[in-house]
Amino acid sequence: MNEENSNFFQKVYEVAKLIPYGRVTTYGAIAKYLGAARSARMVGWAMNGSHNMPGIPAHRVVNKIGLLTGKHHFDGTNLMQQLLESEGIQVVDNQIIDFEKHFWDPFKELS
DNA sequence: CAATTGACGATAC
DNA sequence: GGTATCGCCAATT
Repeated sequence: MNEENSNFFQKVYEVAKLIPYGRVTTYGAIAKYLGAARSARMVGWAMNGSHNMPGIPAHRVVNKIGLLTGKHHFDGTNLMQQLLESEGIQVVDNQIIDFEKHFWDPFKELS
């Protein structure tokens, strides 16, 4: 049962869906988990298509420093921040407080 | 069809 | 230690 789909994007969607409530992860972490550590940009690009994919909590995916770089792609201006705060994550100035504390590592959790 | 951009990250300087 | 540049690969222009 090897679901090694060549669909890099599809895998990104699957991992994104696995992000638990109140947790966040990074593009690089997902990319690395998929075997494309240096293709963090592709994860972000894949997320771009997540708008057509229901159930993709893209607001739980931020860059490595815990900055809400993708908030501009959401419907509103601060929708992403509100969603995160709604899950118990403190966000100030587009940056997640205690980011590493809320960081969800696919290696550690999915391993 | 070639060049540019893009929700990033790491390395070089 | 901060700035600059390259690498990734796909999509848009």
